[in-house]
Amino acid sequence: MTIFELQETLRQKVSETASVEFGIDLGQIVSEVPRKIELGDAAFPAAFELAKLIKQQTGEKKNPREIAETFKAELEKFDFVDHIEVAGPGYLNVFYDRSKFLVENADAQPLPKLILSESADAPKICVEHTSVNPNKAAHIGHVRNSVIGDTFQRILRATGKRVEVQNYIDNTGVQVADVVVGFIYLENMNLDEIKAIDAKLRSEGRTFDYYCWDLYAKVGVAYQTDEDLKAKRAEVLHLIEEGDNDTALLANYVATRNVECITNTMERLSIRYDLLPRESEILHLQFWNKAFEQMKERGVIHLAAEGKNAGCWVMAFDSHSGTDEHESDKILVRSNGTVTYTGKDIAYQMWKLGILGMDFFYKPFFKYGDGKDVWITTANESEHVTAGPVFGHGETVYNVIDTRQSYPQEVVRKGVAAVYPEKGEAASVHLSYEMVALSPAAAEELGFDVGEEDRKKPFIEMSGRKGLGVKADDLITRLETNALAEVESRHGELPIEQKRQVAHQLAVGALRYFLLKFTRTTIIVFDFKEALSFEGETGAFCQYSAVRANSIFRKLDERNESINNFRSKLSDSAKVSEVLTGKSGDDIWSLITLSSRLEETVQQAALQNEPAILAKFTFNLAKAFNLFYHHHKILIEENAVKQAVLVVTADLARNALTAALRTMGIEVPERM
RNA sequence: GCACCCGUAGCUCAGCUGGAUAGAGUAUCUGACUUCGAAUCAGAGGGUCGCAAGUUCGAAUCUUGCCGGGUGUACCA
Repeated sequence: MTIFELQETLRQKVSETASVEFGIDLGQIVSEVPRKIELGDAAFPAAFELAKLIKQQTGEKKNPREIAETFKAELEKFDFVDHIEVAGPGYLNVFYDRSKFLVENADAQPLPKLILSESADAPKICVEHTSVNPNKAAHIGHVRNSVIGDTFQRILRATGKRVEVQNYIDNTGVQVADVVVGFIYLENMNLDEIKAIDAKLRSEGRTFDYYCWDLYAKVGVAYQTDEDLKAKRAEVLHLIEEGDNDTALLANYVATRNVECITNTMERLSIRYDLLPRESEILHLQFWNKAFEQMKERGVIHLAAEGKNAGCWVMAFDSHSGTDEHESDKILVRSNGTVTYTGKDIAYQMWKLGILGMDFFYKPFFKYGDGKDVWITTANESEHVTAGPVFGHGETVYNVIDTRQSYPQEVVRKGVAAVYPEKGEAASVHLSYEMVALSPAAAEELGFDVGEEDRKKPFIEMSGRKGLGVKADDLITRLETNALAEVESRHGELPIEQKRQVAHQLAVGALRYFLLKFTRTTIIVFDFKEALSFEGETGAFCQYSAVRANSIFRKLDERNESINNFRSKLSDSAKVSEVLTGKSGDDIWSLITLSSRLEETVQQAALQNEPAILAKFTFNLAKAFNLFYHHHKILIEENAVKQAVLVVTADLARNALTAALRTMGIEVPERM
């Protein structure tokens, strides 16, 4: 049995004992993992609760410690329980039979179990993340989105869910229009000239998205003084939305190239997608009309006859947030007949859930190195690849979007649920997270003029419009450079290819862990020193533990000593018990139990939509391994049984560690 | 105005549906490489858990009020 199953068995017994011996239904049984190993492996505060209920029901005052004794007698009947201590005012501290547990779990392999658990017939979950406006390079805030989304997607897969990853491309929005305005009116370029610039950048090893980053900022500055230019924005936007004209073609080139650049950036971090749905198709295939029909049929939308919304199609919307509750109608179609962003978003969300009643056409966009296709939407039926996968139709849809979009996301969730109550609000989940901001010092470090007012603030919001932000590729490259220097100093003899590979893995580990260790509600105030660190609570720390564990097994391998051979030495349970006793035994035992908690940790992270839970667990596991590593010298251990216990424990730990890291998208290097 | 988020060690943060002496990392100071790798480990100091009430055997955690900081709240996109 896994440690989670043991706990469940005990919970049931506690519940049963409460009703049989005391005639009381305790409901949900609370159990905890004590912080200190002296307090056992599982603890139940049930006696307190029971004493309270007995007093309420009969007036009789019972001592919790006495009640606990009754539980103790019942729970000790399980053979996996070594003994139970009634502690403090009435805690029930359960100690498992250590040798029995180790022998039974000696070959536990969380790695294949977690990675291959996705089943083909499970209901599909759609996870949308990244969704960077394709008009500039991605910055660190976008990376937080992608890392949270990608890790969450991996967590879901590890719990057996079937997942589709979507990266929404807003290729017809104002942000793209702004850059197009820049190209046409500031740079005076046509499509051919843009292509020429793009080719030139490529030949110089520079990227198109960086060029757009600067141009976008330039346009932002120009708008402040040039009203004519600002007027061009609406004009350009209109042309892009309409499609089938030179401006739209130009915009399409710009957006597509940025999508390619951003996808390359994310690929550096092991972040991939199944599908890129584009706004242009939502427009051209007229998703809104279909949603509009359904909303009218189902009576959730009506034409406002009077008041300030007169002439608009509105949806009744109950909200405690937003403007006055009296004005809770949400406008979906403006009085001029055009649809609002919210309207389009509701239609799109309906598509994701498979309830819109129409679909995109799809074609392959490009292939990753290993041959995996990324698909993109198209409005052109003749381009459609019929043999392709079925997209959308999510049982549940997770939208990874920052917390500033909470209100519009709430509107979409409630709107869709109003049209389709059989799906309900629970099918749409806004996986929100706080922004990554810059400390005033970090902004200055980037060469930015920080004004008087901003300097007093605790942090400054990043802004693509102002060109203020830490670009993802810059940061990754810096991490790789720093890591390479470290690898060079330790393993200068390795071939350069391998050193680069390790440096890359360390950079990915550092960045992903850095963004995952904070809970979603925490604003990350970006700090270069902290983000670039390989020491302390970092990805490198976790990777280092696994690397050291692996090197033990490499040495064992060189000696032709197999793990199975060590496992077979665990048959003498008395001797195994002895090894697992006392202070030295505690170290080993706590590593065993912690390693065995990976699966329940992944479950918990999925249940609470919080990848940080997995990150914290991984760090604690790495720390526990380091402690174990320093206290026990495995290769030179003379006691054969003890050596076997140590080897098996180290194996459990490195498997759990590797699986945990993999679930966060972090690889374990060969050497570091 | 209303809604949501945050306030825990000098700094950056964990702390699950209430549970035992509130924990990490970092910084500071002191130790540990002839060892399976020191990107590591051990130790020390560091706390009115924003404030105040309430709920109860028990509150960092739940409720209410206040204080401080942040974000959002358009027929924009």
